[in-house]
Amino acid sequence: MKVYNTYTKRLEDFTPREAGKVSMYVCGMTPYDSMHLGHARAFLVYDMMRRYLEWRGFEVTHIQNVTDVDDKIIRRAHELGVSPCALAERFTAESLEDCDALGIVRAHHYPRVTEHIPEIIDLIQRLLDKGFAYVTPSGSVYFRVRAFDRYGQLSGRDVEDLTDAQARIEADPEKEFRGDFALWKAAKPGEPAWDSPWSQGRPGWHIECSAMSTKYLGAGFDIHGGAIELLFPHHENELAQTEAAADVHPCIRYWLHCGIVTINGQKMSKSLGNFLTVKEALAIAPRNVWRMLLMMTDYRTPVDFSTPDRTGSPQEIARRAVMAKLVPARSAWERVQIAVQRADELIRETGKSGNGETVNTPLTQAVRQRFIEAMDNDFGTPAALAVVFDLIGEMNKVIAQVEERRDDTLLAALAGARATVKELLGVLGFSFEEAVTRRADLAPQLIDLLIRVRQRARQEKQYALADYVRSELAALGVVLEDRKDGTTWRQKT
RNA sequence: GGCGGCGUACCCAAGUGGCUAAGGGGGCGGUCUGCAAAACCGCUAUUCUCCGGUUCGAAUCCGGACGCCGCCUCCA
Repeated sequence: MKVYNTYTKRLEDFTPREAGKVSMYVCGMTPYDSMHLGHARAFLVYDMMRRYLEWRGFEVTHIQNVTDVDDKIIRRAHELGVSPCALAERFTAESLEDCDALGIVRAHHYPRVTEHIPEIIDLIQRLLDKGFAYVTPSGSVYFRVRAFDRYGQLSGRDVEDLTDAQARIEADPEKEFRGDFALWKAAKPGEPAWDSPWSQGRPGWHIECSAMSTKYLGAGFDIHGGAIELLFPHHENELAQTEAAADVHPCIRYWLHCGIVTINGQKMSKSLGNFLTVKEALAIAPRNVWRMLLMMTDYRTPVDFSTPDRTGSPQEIARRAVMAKLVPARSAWERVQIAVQRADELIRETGKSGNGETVNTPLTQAVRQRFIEAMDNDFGTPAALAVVFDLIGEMNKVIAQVEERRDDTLLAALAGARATVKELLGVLGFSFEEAVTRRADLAPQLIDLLIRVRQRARQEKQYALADYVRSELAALGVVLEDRKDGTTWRQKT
């Protein structure tokens, strides 16, 4: 198996620290507002990786942090007149629900910063003891970037270079060097604060990830995930802290960064307003369609939604752009669903359950092989999907044959193909239960439709047909009642 | 300005030196059908932004140009 490691900028063989086990830390959420599609993509990507690794037999430990104290939370809590703590709590819960709705498997732990203050303080103390950090007069603690000689290697940056951008950074008189960053921030009035040896204050932005990844996964864990936008400064700083404290290199074996979501080439972000929340997205299309959309693109490539029509608010433009790109994904998922449902019907109808049994045929074995090859190449989901679509094409041919003659050999082949499609798409996180639920949701609407059809038959005095509709519904336990103001129905208990 | 990425058909998108440049969507033609839908078959890139170079052989490697994007201390 090969993965693209951002640290080395190369495809590398994936060899976990411990054979058969994978430890994975994913940069999670800062719960200050609702999740949007951009966040969703990142979580969907690592969900896919986890599912695949598990399917390949690895025992995966998946940790995803919750940065529940930070500047944005404090600012937003003040705006809304609630406590930062309550705000974080609310959006953490909401985001987890959104992830559930997207079919993302929950991480094993969601460690929160506020629950790891002692670990963070210990870590900062260790960095101070080793000379990698210093305390300022106001009681803040900064990381001494120049003391860590690998600083800048992950993101390919030279801190000594006084670039235009760096020259623009306002020089903080408390810092020894402009590139140094806060490990501990002395609290300003009205901010949440904890006791520490240096001041009443709170952790800096990056330290939580170092403290919590080390606590739950130990030094030298396997996969560190997150979106590419976090590469600098977040991951660079995190790496420096973790390795400086642990004296281990590498502390993180593979840095796997996913691409961002853009609208007309611009990053989807809260501040630009060009976003769609997860809830809005799921109202537009079911989760499998979003999965399809994202899995059709390599995880590292940006996913761009664009529309030539640039009128309206950023949000309206975003919505239009997203709708346009949804068409192929929707159709693709429909192709899958139609084939699987038809196979289900044929297998059920002929009494060959095929359930649970995986009938291996040369075809499904070859498909499985090609699927693994695709995925082993840095989680190549587009190629993996192509393999599954090939199988669906073959499956459709078998379906056509079975429709001609109910042959046991053909049915076995069909059962095998169906099981394989479900299994492999399941590895990518698609779920087939949705179709069942959606069908159930449809029932009331269908009954209303039948009532309208019967109404038309009655108007045209085709009473035999009208009665046929009523008696057939009655046989299903649906009782029609004609009243002055229209027809109602109830289900017999 | 620095670092990184991208540019493949009408759209999306694989491809990591050598079988006919995957796959999905769309379009067109056909089979099937009372009509549809679905499905199946065929067509839709002699060429990968452009220009050089390396090589027996390049979408792939190297150099350059152009265009787009991300990061450069809020960000998934």
